[in-house]
Amino acid sequence: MVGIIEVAQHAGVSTATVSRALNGKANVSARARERVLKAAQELGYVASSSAYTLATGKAKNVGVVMPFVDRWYFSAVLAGAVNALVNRGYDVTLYSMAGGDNNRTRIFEELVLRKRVDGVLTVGVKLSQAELQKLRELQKPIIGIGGPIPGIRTIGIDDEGAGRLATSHLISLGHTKIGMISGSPLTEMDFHQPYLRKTGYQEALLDANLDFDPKWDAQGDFTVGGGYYAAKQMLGNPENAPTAIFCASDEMGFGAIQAARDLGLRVPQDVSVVGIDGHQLGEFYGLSTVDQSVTKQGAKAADVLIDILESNDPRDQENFEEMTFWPIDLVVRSSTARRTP
Amino acid sequence: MVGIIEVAQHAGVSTATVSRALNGKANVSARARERVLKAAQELGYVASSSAYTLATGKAKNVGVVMPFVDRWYFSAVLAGAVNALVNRGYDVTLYSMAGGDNNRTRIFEELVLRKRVDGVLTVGVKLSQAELQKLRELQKPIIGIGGPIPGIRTIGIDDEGAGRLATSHLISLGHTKIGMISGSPLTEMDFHQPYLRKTGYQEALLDANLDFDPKWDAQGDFTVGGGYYAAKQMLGNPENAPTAIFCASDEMGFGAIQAARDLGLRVPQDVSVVGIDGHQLGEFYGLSTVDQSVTKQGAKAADVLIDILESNDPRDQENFEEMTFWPIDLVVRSSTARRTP
DNA sequence: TTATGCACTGTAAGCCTTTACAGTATTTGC
DNA sequence: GCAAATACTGTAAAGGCTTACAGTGCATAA
Repeated sequence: MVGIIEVAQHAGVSTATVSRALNGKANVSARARERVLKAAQELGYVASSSAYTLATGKAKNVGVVMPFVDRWYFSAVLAGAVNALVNRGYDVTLYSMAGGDNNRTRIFEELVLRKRVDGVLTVGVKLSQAELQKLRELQKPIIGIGGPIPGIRTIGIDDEGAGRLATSHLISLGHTKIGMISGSPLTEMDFHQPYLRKTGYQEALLDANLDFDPKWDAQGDFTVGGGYYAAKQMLGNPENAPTAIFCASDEMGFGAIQAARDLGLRVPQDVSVVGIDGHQLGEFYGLSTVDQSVTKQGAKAADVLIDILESNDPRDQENFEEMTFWPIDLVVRSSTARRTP
Repeated sequence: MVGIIEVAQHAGVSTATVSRALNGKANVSARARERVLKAAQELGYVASSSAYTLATGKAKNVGVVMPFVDRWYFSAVLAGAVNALVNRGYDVTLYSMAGGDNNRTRIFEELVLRKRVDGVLTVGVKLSQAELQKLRELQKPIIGIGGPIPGIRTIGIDDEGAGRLATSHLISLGHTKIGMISGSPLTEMDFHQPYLRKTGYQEALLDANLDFDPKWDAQGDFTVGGGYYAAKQMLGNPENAPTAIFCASDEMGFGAIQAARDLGLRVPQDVSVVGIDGHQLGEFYGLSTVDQSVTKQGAKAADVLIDILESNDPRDQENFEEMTFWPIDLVVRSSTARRTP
């Protein structure tokens, strides 16, 4: 396999000059640079990343840690992050902790720590004290996406505000009987979001002096099926069915719309449904939602991380607690309408 | 940061012994091994992966190349692969070529080639000649998932057989007017699958001596919305609407079911719908499908790759063309039923 | 013309492991 | 009890790059 020495010989210069030329450093004559580039091209030379990393201490690689990769939120964040990272010349090493506690322990004990990464992006992870400790010991910049994580920079949305916005939207349409579908996501995940979104919902009701039936607080577990089931119970109840439902995620919203239809209720004439997320399928289902542009959040977090990594100010490298709110955006489609009297 | 020298001093042995003990090699006394393990534990030592790679030539890292990470098929494969790889102590470097040709070129020119990976998994990628060439120059094992790729081992399903199976299922239920929704996926992707699934459909019709209306061959582009639109055109046609539809993917199947309902048709009484995939939501929609257990395919491919990487037989390291078919499985749910006369 | 500075270039050390090889201690066989 | 084999252990080279440092050559200024 062709190394820097072959390139140097081919170009008639030293390895130092080859290195400088290829890395775009100063103090290389135009002539030398040109010859090196040509030689490297001809020989198909690419520097060994391990040697590069060993010599410079930089891996040009970012670790992304998430509970799952095959759920909407996570794959959307990942898409944004991967794209941003590749654009800036970084590789992505992916750590998913699906597959049980064994994997999870291994990731934090061994993998992340192998000095393979320059920085870490954690997505919607609920970290234990020990894990947080491990991560901090890395002494490398970490950015969280999703709920706030103690001691590190985090980017995410104002979940409480999102819940309030979605609910207020329903209130502004004249609805007074507004249900809510939330529920705890899987244990691996961060648990802040459902809680905060629900708080926002309650605040909005309170502000509008609206009553709140305990039956309107349902568990959908953030899946389409869960949303469907919960909505069916709520809307099927002849006693006190709501005329509108706020779902803490779009996927639950899709389920809720389907449930309403299966009960013979028209959306939005009989029931309004609003979600939170900005899922691609929202358009298809006509689901009104609070868009949090997840993919962009992922890209932004990646960009911030790289800015930190490439900053000359050593203070930037340090981790500290800071929550950055990503703007949210109410997208009104055909699943919400004025309450029919 | 603590290195192997500190561990050696702490344990009162040489760095060679530390290395041997930590890597589970022979020729280390129980006493020494124990002391080393203890010292490493106490100091929180983890070997630098770049130094390890430089010295051994092994990166313990596999590259996964896919067009997207945020579409069902790809994230499902990824989930399986990542899990299998982490289980066997490998890291995953993810290369997605969403984001344009620039990224794509960069990936093949620079990133994959940086000797960062021991092997490569490509998922549903349509590779150009030049890219294939680049990949082969790597001289590293490659496994393809999805359509067959010239010159390398590939794992995937018998797409033609899957199309035939799905269609035969409809035929066996007495349907004689069977539509099909397929269509080309995005350009970045491999194009074999739609074509082959369609061939299987046509074969099954031919075998059963069934007619085939050109209007029944629709483009759904492998999205829910596309499936919805295509099904609506097909089923809404008063002239010669089919009584059953074979969709080349589950997501298009979901759209088709919705389209039927929106037209006032009952599924399965008025229209049967069958898909291919084994999407999680299939259960929710009651969609009959040909399950291809995508996540397991990803895991299997990863396992095969690692077996190759860890094989002592140098012939295993070489790439050669070989297609392994993953078994498929007809899952009958509530979207298909005997044709009502 | 000579001194001075500047723009480049090359040599070699260093990054942190693994491992071949040589050496030492311990056991085994007789 | 001694030779030979065995079981460990340590030293040092190698892996492929970057970069500090020490030049070299040339242009400019005096």
